[in-house]
Amino acid sequence: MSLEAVPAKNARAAQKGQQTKAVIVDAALNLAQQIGLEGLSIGAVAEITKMSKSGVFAHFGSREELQISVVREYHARFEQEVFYAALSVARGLPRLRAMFDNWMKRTSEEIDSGCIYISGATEFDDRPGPVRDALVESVSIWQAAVLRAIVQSQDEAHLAADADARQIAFEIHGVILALHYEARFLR
Amino acid sequence: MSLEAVPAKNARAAQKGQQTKAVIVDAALNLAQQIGLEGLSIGAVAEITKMSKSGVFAHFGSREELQISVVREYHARFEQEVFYAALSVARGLPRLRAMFDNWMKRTSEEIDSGCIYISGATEFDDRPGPVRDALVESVSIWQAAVLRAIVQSQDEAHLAADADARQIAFEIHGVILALHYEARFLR
DNA sequence: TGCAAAATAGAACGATCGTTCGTTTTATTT
DNA sequence: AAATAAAACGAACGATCGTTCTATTTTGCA
Repeated sequence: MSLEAVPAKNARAAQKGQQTKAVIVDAALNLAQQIGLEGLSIGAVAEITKMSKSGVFAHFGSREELQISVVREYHARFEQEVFYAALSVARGLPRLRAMFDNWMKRTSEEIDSGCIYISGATEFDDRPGPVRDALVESVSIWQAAVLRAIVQSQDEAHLAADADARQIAFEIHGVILALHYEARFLR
Repeated sequence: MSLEAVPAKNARAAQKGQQTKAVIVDAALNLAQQIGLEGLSIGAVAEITKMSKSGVFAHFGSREELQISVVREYHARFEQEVFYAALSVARGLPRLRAMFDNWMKRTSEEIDSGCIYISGATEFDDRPGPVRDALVESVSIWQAAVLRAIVQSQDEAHLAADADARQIAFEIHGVILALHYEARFLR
């Protein structure tokens, strides 16, 4: 006998819900990459997924929560594609190069979809709140990973030990931003 | 006697109109630098200028025309502050440095207001139309000016003649973008 | 197969937006 | 000062948005 009333929602339950939620987030992410997190509307997502507005809404409880889910999903994909994919390469400069290459490759491919770390930064730089917090958190995690790779390259004597690691990270960031600007805006 | 009926609107007319229009554009620019060109609403501008929505609207005929006016005003100020102010410096590397310094100074000061060349790029990269065209035109003019200053520096033998001028311009752009990103978004 | 719960739909709400229209106030010219 | 044109207002419109509420369908388990 159970001491506490176990709710019906056990480990195997709520399968359909999670499933369609993933579909919604995927559609929302694609849309957000095109028109931005701020332009993301529940009605547009509902139309794409062929659901009702309220049906989409019910999965998140608010538009803000949908936006946060989109940021988290983007973070997961970015991390997988750019960071984890580089972990198989030897630590130090080779791995740093792999990370940079993956990053540039992704940025180049994002000509038609856009990076929400970049568009989100200009959309939420003056708009405090949970969405901005989620964006800052994701970006900070990635920047820390880049910095770590640079320091490791110095530890392995692949890069000059007296170089300013932060400055290197800053310049790498600049290259990516300029690439994104040229490719996506100026074409 | 006049052969054609000259309309009352001669060269001296329409003084008050131009005047308040300038006030509106100034307020709209300040607002757009904070919340972006896309977030710019006629109602908000009306509230700031203490006018009615329709009163503001009448000066432009459409929200889009107001946005374009804002882009042009930003262009004029940017050109004055960053470009013209550097023309007094000797051609070649000194002038290029002055342009870069002015640019960085302006970007640093824009922590609380933002650059619409940057925010506008992410807002309109997937939104064709006259606003985007106005943005691209302004940015292109400025980029051409930077490139010209680099080439002049090579002509004066201040920079290596075999260097890729476009690459230098690209990297300068990257530094500004990264600076803006850090200062305005990550703080 | 039946039943409770989860998932989705549908309609309606208040708010905000750009825009239109008719009127009134203010500027400018005669 | 009277007449005319420009400027500004105020109310209303249709559309869209996020959100709420209730009803219906679908799902998963006994």
